[in-house]
Amino acid sequence: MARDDRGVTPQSEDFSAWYNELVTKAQLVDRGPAKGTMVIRPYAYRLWELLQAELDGRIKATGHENAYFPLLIPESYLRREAEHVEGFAPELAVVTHAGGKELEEPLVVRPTSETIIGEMMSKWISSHRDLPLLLNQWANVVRWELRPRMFLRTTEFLWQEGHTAHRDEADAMAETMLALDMYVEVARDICAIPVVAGEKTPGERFAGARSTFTIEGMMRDGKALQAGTSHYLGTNFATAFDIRYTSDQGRQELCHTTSWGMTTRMIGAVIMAHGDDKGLVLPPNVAPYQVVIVPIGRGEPGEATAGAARDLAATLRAAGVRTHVDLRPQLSPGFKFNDWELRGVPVRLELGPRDLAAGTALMSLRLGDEGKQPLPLATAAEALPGVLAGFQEFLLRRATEFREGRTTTVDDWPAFTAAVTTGWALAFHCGDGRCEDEIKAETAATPRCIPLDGPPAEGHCVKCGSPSAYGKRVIFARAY
RNA sequence: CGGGGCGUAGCGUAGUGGCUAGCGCGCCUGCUUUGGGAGCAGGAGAUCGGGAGUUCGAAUCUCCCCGCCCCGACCA
Repeated sequence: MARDDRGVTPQSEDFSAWYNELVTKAQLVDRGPAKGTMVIRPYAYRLWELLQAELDGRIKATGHENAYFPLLIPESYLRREAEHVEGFAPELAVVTHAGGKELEEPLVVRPTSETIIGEMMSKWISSHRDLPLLLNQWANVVRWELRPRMFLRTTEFLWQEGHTAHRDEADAMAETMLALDMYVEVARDICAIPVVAGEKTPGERFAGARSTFTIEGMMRDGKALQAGTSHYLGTNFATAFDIRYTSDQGRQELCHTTSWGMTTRMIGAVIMAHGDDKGLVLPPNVAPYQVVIVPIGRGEPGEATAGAARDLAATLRAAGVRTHVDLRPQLSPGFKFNDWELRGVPVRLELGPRDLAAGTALMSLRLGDEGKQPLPLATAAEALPGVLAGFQEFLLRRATEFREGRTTTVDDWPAFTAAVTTGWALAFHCGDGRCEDEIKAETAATPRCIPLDGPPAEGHCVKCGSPSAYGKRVIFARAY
């Protein structure tokens, strides 16, 4: 056990240990006092804010409005939709006492807000002219999960939940896909994660949904992570909460509703999709610091480089580059290099007396084998946005190649079991839930989704040999 | 809930009945030092998870309780 405990366990040795050590050592989170709770530290919260801003902008640009609904929901609301309550009952946190007395009706801490928003929708919608009703809220929710994991499955987590009501199925389905597209875009263009969009099989559907769509990303251990979901709820919640409108024909009609969410789990996705043995690798578009400047030198030269670093930072910030100057006096340059690599900063600029004399900074990227390149100070502000964009593209390309390299089209069981030990399998499946369960029991792999863009094809179930369902191949993988 | 493991300073740990609980990192002070995880000196910091018991004596043995982590089942 000679490992230098300043670093993290290598991914190849123990991916799980790597992840757990990293989220702590990179100062993303700390453990909360209650089981499964997580303190999101400033560095991770900034990342969340950046992600949030990108998603919120898209939500608003597509006509949705933000609102806020209560955290506490009467327990009876959950019971109004049978499948919904069945799905969520085991993981509810319930408030039974308040104000020093036992409550007449317990209040659940929201695990999701379909019910309370549905109740409000029924009050707000009366005419077809009120539709569509396009709402979103940014909130925290609580789900008492049996096995918590930082960002991926914490007892309390932050998310955005869209809730919309429409006149008919076609309109609601279009909304469901619109939301899914936003998620694909944010994952791909902001987080540099080339997710696959697809539909969930019935066994993986949201409790109370008619159909559930997902985006699935591949992590660097080959496992899949569900990074966002969009549900077409049919008239299930409209029936339960009496969400009706009078049509232009004067008839009373049930609304068709949708809900869709993306959560702080996305931070976990970024960590596991890009990180390496040195630590985090953050896509510039969500990096709290895109550039870190490390001034080198002490005494008089140190003052000169610190001053130059501040000036450079001001110039870069004016050019829209999130820049941080590491002025911690007690730490050596070498320590800082390792530290910022651990924390995943895309671009590091070293600024020492030699560089200052040459009018340059030494630039190194978090990944890639370019080594350290001199960057002229005079043109750094013009050059860096391009460098960052290039790094962002590089990460997406790398992640795409990784995913493609670990996705295998398989037609027999041995090939299937081999494929899901290192990555994803594209296979035919019969659509039988019991067959899904057997696959899971034997390989730990589950159907992640039926890819939307998968080519039409028919074949025989990779497990039982029955005729394939879904009209195309299904992605199977081990998942978080 | 099943399987495995762990609770000793902020973190990581040593310590299988015996003196004042040891070490590393971190922290504080001073000096020195700064281009890949600096050095020296001094210093602060621990009701050894909690309770009961055995014993002349318990971090160490016994019993009970609590909590946490990892692997599964549940899930974004």
